[in-house]
Amino acid sequence: MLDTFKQELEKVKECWVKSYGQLCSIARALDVVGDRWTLLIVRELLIQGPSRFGEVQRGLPGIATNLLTQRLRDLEANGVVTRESSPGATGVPTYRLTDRGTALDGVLRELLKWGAPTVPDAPRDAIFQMHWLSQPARFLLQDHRPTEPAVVIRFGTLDDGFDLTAARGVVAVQPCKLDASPSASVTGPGPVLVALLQGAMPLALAVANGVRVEGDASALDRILPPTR
Amino acid sequence: MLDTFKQELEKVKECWVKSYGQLCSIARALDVVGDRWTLLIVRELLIQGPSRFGEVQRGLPGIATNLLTQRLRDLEANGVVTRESSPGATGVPTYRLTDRGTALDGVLRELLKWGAPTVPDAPRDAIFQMHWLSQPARFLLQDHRPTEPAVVIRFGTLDDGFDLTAARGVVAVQPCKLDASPSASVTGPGPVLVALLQGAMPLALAVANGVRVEGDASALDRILPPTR
DNA sequence: CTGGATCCGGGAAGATACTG
DNA sequence: CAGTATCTTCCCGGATCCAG
Repeated sequence: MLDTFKQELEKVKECWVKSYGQLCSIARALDVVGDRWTLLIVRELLIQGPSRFGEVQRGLPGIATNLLTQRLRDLEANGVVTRESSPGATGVPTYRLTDRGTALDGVLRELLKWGAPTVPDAPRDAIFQMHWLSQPARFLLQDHRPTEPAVVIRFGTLDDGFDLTAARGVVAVQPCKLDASPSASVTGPGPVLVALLQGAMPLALAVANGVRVEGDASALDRILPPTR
Repeated sequence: MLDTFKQELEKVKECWVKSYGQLCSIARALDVVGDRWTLLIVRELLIQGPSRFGEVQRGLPGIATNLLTQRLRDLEANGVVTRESSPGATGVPTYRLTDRGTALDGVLRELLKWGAPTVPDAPRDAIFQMHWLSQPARFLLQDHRPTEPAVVIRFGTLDDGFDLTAARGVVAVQPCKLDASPSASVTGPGPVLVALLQGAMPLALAVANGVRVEGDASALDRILPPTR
């Protein structure tokens, strides 16, 4: 009898998602994406595109595997991500944002714009991954020479990075493509790159501080903001 | 000796805010406003303006007092709110958003837009407070008759509500003003009002479902979206 | 009575070992 | 590689108590 009671309790707990219980759009949104790590998981899937478990995990240093599992299940249950067994009958799952998940883009953009000023104040030992920069690049940079032919600038490496395309006045980013042939390639320490993209440091100074540019360095001027 | 060690540990923990430790704007923002309740506290201060502890608490049913205290302290430490002893030497604190706090407006707007479609699916026992509707009103409604003289519509009561002003094509909201003389006054059950403002229910049907309009009901047509 | 501080139980987060 | 199982730690939530 105690067992049946415990089972009952388990089933209740299973269905009972922690909710603010408010009839309010903001609270409803936070019911779904307000938990710790959740929006960062969405960030990873938005940047990297459809990803496997381990790929998501690599972009979230410090997350516990069980927690990542749970969050992905919750997001799946809420229609934010789908979990597909990849083709080839290997049965390896791939996680992909649904349209509903992609719609969180605006939320991430506003968080990014709000958080950007505080990035330089981050602790010195904060971890840096190049692909995280793709969103600031997307939202904060512009193509200052819209009439010139398109250029592709690679930030980072195939391992961890992104390709930025400036064309017709628009800046776009995407995961590194093997078949892309970047006009320029940029690597360097995180804090310096952040300062560079935020216009807090001119390119020459950034290079003096460890940023390496290979290829057509002038392509960078096309998208970098004026130094403040 | 053990005591001194414990004291040391306490001091470290005091300064150590839980952080994702990532050099990323989004993660930095979530370091500050990613904790449970935090953004809802900001919502309350944004809607109600400078408020006392109890006023904030009333807008957050279920929050523990100690947690509200802690969150307000954290927000203060992060420059999002200020805590002032109210004039009159009573020493009663008033909490107010700083400019940095007000800048979270965009984040709340995007969360609201993302969460809005799920509000009708909220549990039946979800709590409703009228002033929460002021943000959807602000972000989702428009003034369809910009050339006519301004109107003020009161939603709810002085206790819990807001005044909506439609003028020159712009919709604005503010806490209920004692000296305001609304053209119309609206009250009713939460779910019906939500449907009404989202354009999911025409006004006549809303009235049939418990919405009460006093004064110039035609003023409502001016701002309500077309029924989908 | 408002604005908190303190204490405690339960549950979520975090770390790690283990398995198909 | 993609999780599951397990254990620990710590935060959240509720009640109670205290001060002005």
